[in-house]
Amino acid sequence: MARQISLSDGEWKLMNLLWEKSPRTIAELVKALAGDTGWSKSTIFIMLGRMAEKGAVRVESGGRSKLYHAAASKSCLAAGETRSFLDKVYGGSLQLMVSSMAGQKALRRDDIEELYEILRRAEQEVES
Amino acid sequence: MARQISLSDGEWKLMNLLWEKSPRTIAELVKALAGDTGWSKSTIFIMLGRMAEKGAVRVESGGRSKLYHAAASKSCLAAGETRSFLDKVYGGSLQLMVSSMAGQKALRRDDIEELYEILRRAEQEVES
DNA sequence: ATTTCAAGTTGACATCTGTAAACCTCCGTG
DNA sequence: CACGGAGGTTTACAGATGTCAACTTGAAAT
Repeated sequence: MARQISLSDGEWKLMNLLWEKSPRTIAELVKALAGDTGWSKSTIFIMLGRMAEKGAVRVESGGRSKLYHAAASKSCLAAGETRSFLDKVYGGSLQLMVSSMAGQKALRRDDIEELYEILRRAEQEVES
Repeated sequence: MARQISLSDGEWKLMNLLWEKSPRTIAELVKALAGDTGWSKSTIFIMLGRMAEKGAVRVESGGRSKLYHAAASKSCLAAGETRSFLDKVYGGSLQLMVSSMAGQKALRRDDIEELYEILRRAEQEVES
């Protein structure tokens, strides 16, 4: 059943836009990416087609222009991507990731505060 | 200059082995991956060649068998990979990543404790 | 009805990755 | 010396991804 959907880097860009707002037309996506990737409509069309095959997007062929909807949940795809990233780079350990970032000074004081807060809340929920 | 080296998933597997212990011969790597990917020596040979081009490994052509050394630092590659992963999936925010994982119940009580500890220490160092 | 333009689609490529079969080349051993 | 095996290398390919130019089509505008 629901085979694990996995997206390429470029596909994540498109999906992020669709999660932000669905449905969208290709023209809208072209415009949204103009300053970033600058992909042409054909490029985006092809990518969306592949994503539809994977089940990540749904196409609505209503009126003049087709509408593309995000069909997979972000949390689900993010979870999978996160797992494989952690496995690949940090032996599966979030702890190692965070401590590496800390050692690298990639964390500001307020980032740390926010993380505390997040953990504090998480802790309460876990203990139900 | 030092153009950002980026590794594929498979290349990370090899690099992780080399970081664990360098140098190694192809035969050793074949054995080490036997139970995982099961890659043949040709596969590994080709991959190492590509990695050498990227500057991730260094080859020592001494005696009978070549020796492969990790030539790039793990922390450096991990940092790059981490940045692009966070950008791609969590809009660049570690906070969002952690809170998503928490919401997903991907964090155990003791994971949270460990993270606290890591953050506590990081905080002290940052404020120097 | 004619032009025109946006939207859609096709056909093609180049590159990167994973993957191996097969071939070559020493070196030690009988 | 002939052979077998370990190690090294070449050649090839398939699938995924990024990337269009160019062609088709339908509807709006004149």
